[in-house]
Amino acid sequence: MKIISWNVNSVRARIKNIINYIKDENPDILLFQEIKTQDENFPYDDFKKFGYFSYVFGQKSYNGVAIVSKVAIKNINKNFIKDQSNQSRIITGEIEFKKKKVELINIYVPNGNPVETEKYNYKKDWLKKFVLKIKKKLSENSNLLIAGDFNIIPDEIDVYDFKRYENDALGKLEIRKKFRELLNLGFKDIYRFKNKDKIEYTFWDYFAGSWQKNYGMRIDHFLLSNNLVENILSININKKPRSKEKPSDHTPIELIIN
DNA sequence: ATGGCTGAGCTACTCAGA
Repeated sequence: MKIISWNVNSVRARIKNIINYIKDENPDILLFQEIKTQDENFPYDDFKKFGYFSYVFGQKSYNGVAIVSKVAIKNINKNFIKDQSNQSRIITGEIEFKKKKVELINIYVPNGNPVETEKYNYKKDWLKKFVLKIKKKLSENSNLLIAGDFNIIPDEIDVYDFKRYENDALGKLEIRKKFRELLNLGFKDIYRFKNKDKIEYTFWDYFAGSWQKNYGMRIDHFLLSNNLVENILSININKKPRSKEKPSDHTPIELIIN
């Protein structure tokens, strides 16, 4: 089963790119972030034509997450944590996989810049609530898959120039510690677990020729609870969509489990 | 390099992204 995570930076502006990607890669489940649309304007029919059903937690203009799937998803939840700003940033659902009940947790973590503003506090509070909730969930179900745009650079090798980001909301130690806290609950950062020293990125800024210069960062992640690690077949950052016309600034990360 | 692009909402320009 192929599950992919992609911050599409507007699902409507990106629909042609997304459909072309589906034709090339034929994923079973797509976890989208930053769909930037309300539920009623989501392009359900475009996905239906290819056999996907869409579960949408949208928001006007900003944020928004969705699960688009060929396989049945049960118990969709849009209230995984209480978001004090009422922003649409988490959607969860359950699949049956190899007789395991696996909970998919699709997240779009707040950016948090600039630091020392309410935006940064919001990110810290959000992550604090999220880690607490994940700890509780893990005690109920040992099969958790967390994927999405974490807006966290886990380590120095995960960005083209760490010095530029060590005081940024994506690279500050207290933020990176929240990522480590998650791992310490019993998760693997699957990309890093499979690629100990490899340098690859999932995001490149639109400006200053960042893509051409490979000035990127690895901020989109798949975390699997330890109970699911035996099911990993492969993990891949697919850079092709970032090279196309009118791309998202993020590129998909692809997990295959069996 | 605290914004050099990009998108939404709207129709001039702000807000947000990372």
